[in-house]
Amino acid sequence: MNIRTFLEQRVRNAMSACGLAGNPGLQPAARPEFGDYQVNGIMGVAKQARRNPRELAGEVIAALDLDGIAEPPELAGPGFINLRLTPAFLAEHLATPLAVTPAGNPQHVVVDYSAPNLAKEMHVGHLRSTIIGDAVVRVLSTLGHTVTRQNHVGDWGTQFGMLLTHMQEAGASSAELADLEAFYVQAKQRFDSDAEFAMRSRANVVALQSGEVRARAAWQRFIDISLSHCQAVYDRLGVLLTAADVQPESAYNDDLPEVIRDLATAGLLTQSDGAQCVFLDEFKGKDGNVLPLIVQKSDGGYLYATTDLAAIRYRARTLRADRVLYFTDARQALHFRQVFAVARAAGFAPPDLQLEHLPFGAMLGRDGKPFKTRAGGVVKLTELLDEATQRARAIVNAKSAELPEEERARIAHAVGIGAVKYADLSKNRTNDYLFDWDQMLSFDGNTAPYLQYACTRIRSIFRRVDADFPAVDMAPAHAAERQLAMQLLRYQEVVETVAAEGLPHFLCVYLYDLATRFSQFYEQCPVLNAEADDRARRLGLCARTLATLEGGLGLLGIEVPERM
RNA sequence: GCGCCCAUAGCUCAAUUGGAUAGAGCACCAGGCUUCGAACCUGGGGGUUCGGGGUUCGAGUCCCUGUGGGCGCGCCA
Repeated sequence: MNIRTFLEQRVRNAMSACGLAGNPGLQPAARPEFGDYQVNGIMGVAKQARRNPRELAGEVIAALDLDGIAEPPELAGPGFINLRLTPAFLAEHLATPLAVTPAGNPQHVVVDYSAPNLAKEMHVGHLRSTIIGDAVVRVLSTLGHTVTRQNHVGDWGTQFGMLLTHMQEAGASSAELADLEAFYVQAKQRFDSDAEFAMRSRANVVALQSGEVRARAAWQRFIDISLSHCQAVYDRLGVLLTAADVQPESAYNDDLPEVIRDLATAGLLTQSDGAQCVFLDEFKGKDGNVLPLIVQKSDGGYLYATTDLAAIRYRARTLRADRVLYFTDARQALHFRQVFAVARAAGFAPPDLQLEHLPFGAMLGRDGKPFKTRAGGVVKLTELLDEATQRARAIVNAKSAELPEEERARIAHAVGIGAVKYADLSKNRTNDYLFDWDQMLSFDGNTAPYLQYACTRIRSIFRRVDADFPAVDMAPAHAAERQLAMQLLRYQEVVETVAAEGLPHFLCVYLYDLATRFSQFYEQCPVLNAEADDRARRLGLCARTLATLEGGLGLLGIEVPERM
């Protein structure tokens, strides 16, 4: 249950009973003295109604029906209303098993994420889209939305000409294609230095596009190998993407001429310097120039804007999506603004289709510059994950040498991969972020290992419980219990916020706060040695905390080891 | 030239989208294991939220402006 929206509705009812309309502005309390939730909106409403805010807040309080739910509301400051939930209410909701309540308006959501270029190997630039997109997919699914994952991989374009030529002439064996990055570099080098090779490469592009059988077969082979590289990375990362989610650029090839025709029919097309462009007034600058969106090159070729328009058309018409989310880096913000606007204007996207670009910043090294190898090259994702598990392994070996070898390996995987994912997820998506091994693998602070550790402590308690513990009154009897309980009950509202905003760091902050409160509770409240009722109630809190931490980490795609 | 984004403690990040006294971790200082995992917990110092105006009962958050940084903008994706 979303307690926040529940309380908000009660306040809204009270406001309308007083003849007021407006946002109650209900939020979790900023400080413990302010109770559990605070109402901020009365002051704004009072301003509108030209009334005294404190007086008005008093009237709302009088009309507020929270019997059995909250203590008598408190009027504070210039017109805040502070709400404190009753022990009985807390007890009632702690006693029900943890479950995320489905959304009242389930949608069909298409999530476009990861989207590597198959010409090259996956590198750190694909990490954020893959991890963040996957977490949001899990959150949406848990809330009962129908989610279609779409991995819009780049499998088409002129660079495949040189790759095919190089494959046909130099290295067609799987061994040589094992290192796609090196293969690409070799092909590019030949393309740049050998005019004959470049010519054959361009011929290959034409052959490919015209559907010539041998070129298509070679291309398909290359794509298959490249996709298997991607899948290996996805499997190690533990993201949900599979071959079934691949919806490559080439899938839209046949639609591209239709897209152009539709744009022409809608009267949106303008020829400019030989290229077909769409000019929309909303992209007019102060200097009077209008930014074009080029949809067809002067040589007749199509561009990624064309493909993205075709994809929107497909998602609206064939998939009948209600909402489409794009997880790509922030540099593409203008591109998507333009594509969305053109899709609306052309009728590809009906007015009620939500199109959202959810951008993210760059991944920087400790020096604050783009994350690169020492030599200045791109960091392959497989190498990054190797290092993550190696570093985690070293820590596990040092701290838990007594555990069996095979278990330490599993722990190192969970901790290493979890640390990398959590480091990314826990920061506000929209900003650049610093990639720092020592920080993400630390057991202090807002990190995956800290949360995983909290889980193993709770599990350790349950390993010592021999019998089932009886159901008892869950009303908190200690300040630390109450702090923990209140946080537990906020899970639903946080999950819903992540779904609405596409910002998983809200969930991370929540889980870290929960784990911190648990640690405080654990310090202050003995569980196993407590008197019977205390023991049962505290075990109940432990069970609920473990379920919430595991559930939350699960939504982030992070595993929790039994011991560590 | 036009446009977008960013600037919060020494460092890395929050601040629920305009709410009450800007919070965490690291680092620094001082404490806590004969009781459930000390990979933990408790306390302390540390801030002109880049500068300057403005709107508002209330601004880190909105508007204007200056500085510094990043990025995008006709035939790559």
